[in-house]
Amino acid sequence: MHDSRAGSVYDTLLERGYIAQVSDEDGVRELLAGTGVRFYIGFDPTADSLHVGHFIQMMVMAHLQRAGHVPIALMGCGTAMVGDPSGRTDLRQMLTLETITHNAERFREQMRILLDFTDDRALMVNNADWLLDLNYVDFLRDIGVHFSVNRMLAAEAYRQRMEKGLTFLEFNYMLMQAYDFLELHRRYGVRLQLGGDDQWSNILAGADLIRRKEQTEAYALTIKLLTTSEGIKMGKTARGALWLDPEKCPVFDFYQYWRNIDDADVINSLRLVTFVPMEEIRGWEHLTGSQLNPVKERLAWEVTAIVHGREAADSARQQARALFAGPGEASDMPETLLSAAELEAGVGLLELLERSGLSPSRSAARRLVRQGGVRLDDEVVHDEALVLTAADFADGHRILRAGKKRFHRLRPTD
RNA sequence: GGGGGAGUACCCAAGUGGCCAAAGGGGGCAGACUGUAAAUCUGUUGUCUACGACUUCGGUGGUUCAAAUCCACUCUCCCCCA
Repeated sequence: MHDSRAGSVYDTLLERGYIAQVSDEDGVRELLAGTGVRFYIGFDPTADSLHVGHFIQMMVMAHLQRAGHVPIALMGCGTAMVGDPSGRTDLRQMLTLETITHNAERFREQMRILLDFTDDRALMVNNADWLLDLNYVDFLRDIGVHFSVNRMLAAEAYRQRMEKGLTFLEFNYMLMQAYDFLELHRRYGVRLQLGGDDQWSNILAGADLIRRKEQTEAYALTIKLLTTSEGIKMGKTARGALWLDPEKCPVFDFYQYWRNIDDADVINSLRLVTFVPMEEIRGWEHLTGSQLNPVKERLAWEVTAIVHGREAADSARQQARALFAGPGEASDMPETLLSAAELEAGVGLLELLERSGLSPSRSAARRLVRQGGVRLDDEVVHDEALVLTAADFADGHRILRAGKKRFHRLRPTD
């Protein structure tokens, strides 16, 4: 870490805007002023890739690790079996243990992009190890006694569910997460749990439990959720969440998401998803309008470099520059190969739009053409019945565009 | 266990026998304007071999020339009482 003097990590987190709520600010600041503090964040493997929401939390872990503390990434294979109802309006789909285990494996790999797990500088544990074999009655007598249903129902996280209904299965989630905290306290001396702001009540429940069972002070700190200046959750793309897995969200799309970010969100994003020093960021705060374009480019490059590596970030940037400057270089963009046989017969434009994924159906492709949203190289195509043959590929490849920002290369096989 | 209510396209939500591929809003997509931004305006938003055809209104089976709309059974959810 270049910009954090010893003992001031907490202030770094504060300054960069990560912190949403803290149970005891002075206590946490003091705790973090030392070194080698073990803290944890839980990640439930409910999908086969992490997304930007998790990424912010990993950034916080990374900041703390660089300041000499020891992050524990908890894989919630046990809790994922139940599903966290916090902030949700409906029941999560129940996942099988196989799916969960598979997802956890993917999480595990992705965690390495930001955290250094060598020599126990960070730990990875799995709550399935202690949750799955619990004895029901023992658990109820040991842990369940400490929970007041009245208090739980009052928790903000459940409020939405009070209207739609809450199953007993999900209602137990809080106890499980609280128990995790206790277990990690016992095993590793953990006294601080971090999490998304929607986890506030779950984390507090754990801190309370530790206080009661171990007479030790434990702390809760939540991290701001990534939202736009309007308070809307960030990280949604046309094709769903902003996944860290390049298979689920191509590097170019990932880069473009940040490159196209709203003016009002640039500075905030730089603080949260990059390691660009605050001094540098402050220098950009007064910029407005199109002056922000280079800053957006920097933002996009920095995040992409962290997640996908410098090389991939360079390539995405170069590609973007080229494409928006002109017809462009078609280096890494997704492509569709056309066989000599089908070019002989001729391939319809609508079919190509569908096959390339630029359009979900032929009907949608037709609409796109009618609205003037389709281009071959730089020319708008109005003829929806257009057929491409080998002759159209005299120069090698063609670039098919849908709208201004979606590109696809068409290339004949050799 | 008893009583009441609801399930409509990506989401919310109209529609209670033909004029319904289904109002309206949100969201998405495209075009204009721009800075690869926002806001605004316009168009569009089931599928297809496309001025027509086909498939949709929780599921199944009926009634009818004709059903999202009526009947039966069934699944799911919500509310009140226990």
